[in-house]
Amino acid sequence: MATFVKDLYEILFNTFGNQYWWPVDTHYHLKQKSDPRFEIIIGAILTQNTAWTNVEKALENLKKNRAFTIPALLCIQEKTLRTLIQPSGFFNQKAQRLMFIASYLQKQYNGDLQEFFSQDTSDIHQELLSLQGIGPETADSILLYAGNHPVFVVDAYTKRICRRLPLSTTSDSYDDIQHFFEHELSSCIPEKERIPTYKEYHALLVRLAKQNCWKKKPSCDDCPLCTLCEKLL
DNA sequence: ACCCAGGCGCATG
DNA sequence: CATGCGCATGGG
Repeated sequence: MATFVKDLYEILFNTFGNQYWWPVDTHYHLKQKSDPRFEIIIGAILTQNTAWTNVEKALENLKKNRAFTIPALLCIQEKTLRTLIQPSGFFNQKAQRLMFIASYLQKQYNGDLQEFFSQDTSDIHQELLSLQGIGPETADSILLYAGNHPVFVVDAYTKRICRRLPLSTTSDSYDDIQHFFEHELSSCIPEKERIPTYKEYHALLVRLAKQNCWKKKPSCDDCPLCTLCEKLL
């Protein structure tokens, strides 16, 4: 069992390759003198139960209107923000929540994300959870992809996949699944690889969930992943 | 016309 | 604790 989680990662990576999640336009942020980490925070909120293609449209609108910074969100009209992020759905609550998070970070950290993310991982986690509109997955996504903290992100896909894989030791709860992956991986990957592996692993699980042979049938005959699972069942 | 997406908060039993 | 519902858009 200990190596299965690692084997699965290898198979997924060899099958699907790098997923390039959350690519941020560094050039844009340099030019705008803005913090790419804030763009990831915005993206994490906007993508809640929403297709990423829709989020991209919203992000493009924000980019064109230079609304990727905390100061920009502090002075924007809520009505304007709603219009900009409209393609990502749930725009009323999302607009409100984005503005609140911007004002929170401004008040508590003077808008300094470096300072915010330099705190202890579990402290940041609790702090994020206390904000309206940020639940366990969004909090961990922000921690991992924006703050480079070592937390394994669990989403609906991850749970669904866990139910189908021979991972009977885990319950269905977020914390148990997260702990399972973190614990299994800790024994077989070097410390330095943890964060990049967590980032890629989560993206690969999402990629897997979209694979047809996983959606339709219990398993197919020819893909390497199903072959691995058959062997273990 | 339906179903779903890189969830969350709140109201019930 | 756990289930159900509203939130809203765009693509299959």
